[in-house]
Amino acid sequence: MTFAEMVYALCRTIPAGKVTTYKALARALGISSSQAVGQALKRNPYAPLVPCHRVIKSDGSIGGFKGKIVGTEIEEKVRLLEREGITISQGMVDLVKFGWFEI
DNA sequence: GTTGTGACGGGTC
DNA sequence: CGACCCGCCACAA
Repeated sequence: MTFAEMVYALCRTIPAGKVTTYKALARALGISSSQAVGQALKRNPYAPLVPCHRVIKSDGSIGGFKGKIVGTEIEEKVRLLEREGITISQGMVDLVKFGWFEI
C-alpha cells in the first residue's frame, strides 16, 4: 500500500455531491503537504474510479485536472459536478456548503 | 544518494 | 486584491 494508493482509497469515499480539498486529504493521511496528494491524483491510474474532479484547492478553485486550467476544458468537469448538485460560481466551489470535511 | 519539480498552502509584501 | 516567497511530501530522472 503506497501513499498514492491511500489517496485513491480516500477519494473513493467522497460521497456524490460533495467535494474535498488537497489539504483535507493530506491531513487525513497524516501529512501536511497537499502537493503529495496532488502528485498521487495527477498520476492516478484509476481515472474514472477515483473522482479526482471532486478534489479541489482549499480556496474553492478547481485547480487542475489534466495539468492546468485550459480554457473550456474545465467547463466539462464543472458540468459534471453540477450534475451532482454542486454549485460552482466562476470556477469556485462553495466549500462551506459542499466541503466534505469539518469546516 | 542527490536534485528538481509539482493537480498546493499559508504568510508577506 | 494580486504577486512573491517559503515550506511541504512524494516521486521520477
